[in-house]
Amino acid sequence: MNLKTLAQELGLSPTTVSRALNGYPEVSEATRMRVMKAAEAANYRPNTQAKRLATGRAMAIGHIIPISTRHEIVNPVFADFIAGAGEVYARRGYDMVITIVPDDQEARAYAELRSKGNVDGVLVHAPKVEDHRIAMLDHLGMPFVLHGRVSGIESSYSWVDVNNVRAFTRATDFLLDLGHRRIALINGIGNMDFARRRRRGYEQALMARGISPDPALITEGEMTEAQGHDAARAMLQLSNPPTAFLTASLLSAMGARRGIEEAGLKMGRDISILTHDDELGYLRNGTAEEPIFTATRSSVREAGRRCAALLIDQIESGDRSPRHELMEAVLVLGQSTGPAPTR
Amino acid sequence: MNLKTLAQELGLSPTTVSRALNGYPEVSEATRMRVMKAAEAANYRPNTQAKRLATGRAMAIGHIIPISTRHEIVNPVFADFIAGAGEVYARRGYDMVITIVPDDQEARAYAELRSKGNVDGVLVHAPKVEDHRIAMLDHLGMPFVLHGRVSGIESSYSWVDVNNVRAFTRATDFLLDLGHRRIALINGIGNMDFARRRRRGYEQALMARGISPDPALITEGEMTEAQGHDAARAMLQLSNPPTAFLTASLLSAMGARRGIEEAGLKMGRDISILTHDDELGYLRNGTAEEPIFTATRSSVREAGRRCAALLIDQIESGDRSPRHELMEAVLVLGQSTGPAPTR
DNA sequence: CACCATGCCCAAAGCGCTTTGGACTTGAGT
DNA sequence: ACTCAAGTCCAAAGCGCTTTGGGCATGGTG
Repeated sequence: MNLKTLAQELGLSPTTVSRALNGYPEVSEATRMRVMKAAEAANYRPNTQAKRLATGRAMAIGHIIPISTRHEIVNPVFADFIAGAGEVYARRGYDMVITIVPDDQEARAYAELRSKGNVDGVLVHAPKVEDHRIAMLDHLGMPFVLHGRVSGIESSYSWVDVNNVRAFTRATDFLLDLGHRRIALINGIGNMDFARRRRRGYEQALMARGISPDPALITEGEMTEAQGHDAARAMLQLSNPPTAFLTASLLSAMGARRGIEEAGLKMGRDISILTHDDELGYLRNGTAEEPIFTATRSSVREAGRRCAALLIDQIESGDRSPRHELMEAVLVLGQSTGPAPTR
Repeated sequence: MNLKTLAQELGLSPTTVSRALNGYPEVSEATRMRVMKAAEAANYRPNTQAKRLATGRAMAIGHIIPISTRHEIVNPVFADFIAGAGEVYARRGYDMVITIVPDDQEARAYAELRSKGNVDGVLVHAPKVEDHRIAMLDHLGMPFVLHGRVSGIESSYSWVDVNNVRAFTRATDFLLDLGHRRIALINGIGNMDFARRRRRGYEQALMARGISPDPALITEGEMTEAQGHDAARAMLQLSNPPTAFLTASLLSAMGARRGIEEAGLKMGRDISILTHDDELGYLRNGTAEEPIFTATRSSVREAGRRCAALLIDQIESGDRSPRHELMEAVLVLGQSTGPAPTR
């Protein structure tokens, strides 16, 4: 079923039918009703490709996911972010187009998306400390929103981010207030911008109390259970071990807990753990009422929603002036933290 | 840059340029070369929407992801599956279009995708024991491949699946051979087809040795860390507790391990755990050389690749006869299993 | 009564590509 | 020298929609 035959059946011109369906005023309410009914009955929906060609709008947002050819890691945060963004896309009539690309061809993938014209804009994931994608997208003239920021350049593009510095200073302060002085940081990969910020927050909080960060208590890596475990285990064998761990993800925290318990220690009593929690659907921090870990919590899914909304607003308004949204993490109290043991 | 202007610059007709770029024989090699060079130089790429409209092919595959309005779970397997499928799509020139939809509107979403014509086929996720989507897609005349199967109807559609029955009989046999007689099953949600099959495999193996499955040792639920923990904890308090756990995911296994250790038991010595492992990027079972858990292993990412390849083959060949691909899980030996304790 | 604004509808162009159905040239075959 | 097939290229139609630029009543206004 297409516009033409629908129009014929109604004894109207395609023009009128199109206008009736798209809510233009140049058509009487009576015929609009008639058209709507007929379209409904015929189960008619305008062909996407034709519409796109005619309007010049792709009605689609792109997400480019680089896959490292070396470590086969798929970002665990990705699925939840997508779910959040996808809700908004569906509501506003956009498709979500995902491109998986070897990481050495990422730039090329953006350029292709642009010249082939199959998206109206892109959502950019996981910014690194020095990220060339911003300049590239600017150059391509492609609307985009960054999930995260790039330290140094923050005003020339749109982003949605968590206040990572603040979250980690608060977390560190919280542990300091409990008397902890040897606080370890089990961070994400060092060249990720969010990891850099978290570290900054942690270090600032320490220094504000006159404690200089100990490199032996800082580790970086992919935020997996094994990472948390190995890091905790290693640090607990130091001559001057930490009394608290700050971890960047729930998985790392779970690993750290295992390392702690293997050492015969009890979490929350002998050793504290405070983690960041992205609120992933399949990885809950206990229940809403009873969190297991004390955590700085910020929903990735909500970030996805906001990124999507921001991008669509920008595309539809045509207003290219950058917009920012800074989300604050909440600090939830769980059973994984307690006063520093006095020894 | 579009076809027309490129053709003008070359002093050729759009027809010839199009044919040159698409590899048709009605154009001399000399001009083909000239056209290719010019296209490259101008960074020309045919407009996707126009191409799609003209050819009637969307060059896109749809994935519909229903989001439950009740439990906010996002399938943890999803990201890896997508990554695998996306590799193949990219290689073969297809876009991946993902639609997030409230689960009560899933049927409608398929119908829309069909009538709007924005995909050439769909990949169907997470089949339930009784799944109405097969009949619906058949009725819509939309090519599709199922990741998994629906028990009872297996021949009328295309699917890629793991041999779950076999994996779980082997796993159960392995534990039985080690002397275990009280083997618990911590399974996925009961109305999922894969969970049903795994249970069948488990029960068949037990019954083959004259052991009748004990309902007290079988539990179903979302495969989270908490689920594994709670289930293990509860079962260990039975008067006649299990000596081994069979879990459906690595997260469940991690939870079970925690439950075991909380009970003062040691995994691999006092209690065995054997888990299924989907090989998720962010959740590794130790290293390839040294797995932590003994596991039935089957890569979800590879399943994604195969599903995508199957679907595209089907679409491009026009051959609608169903094809099946059954993947066998391998049994890898970790440190989580040992002989049943003699008491 | 003539005039013009308004309301309602339509014909046709155009979005950027592919593809059908020739047209023209060339060179081999008879 | 004539025919014909092969090799190259092109004009134009068409994919299904939107949108521009009218056309034709109708009814209120001077």
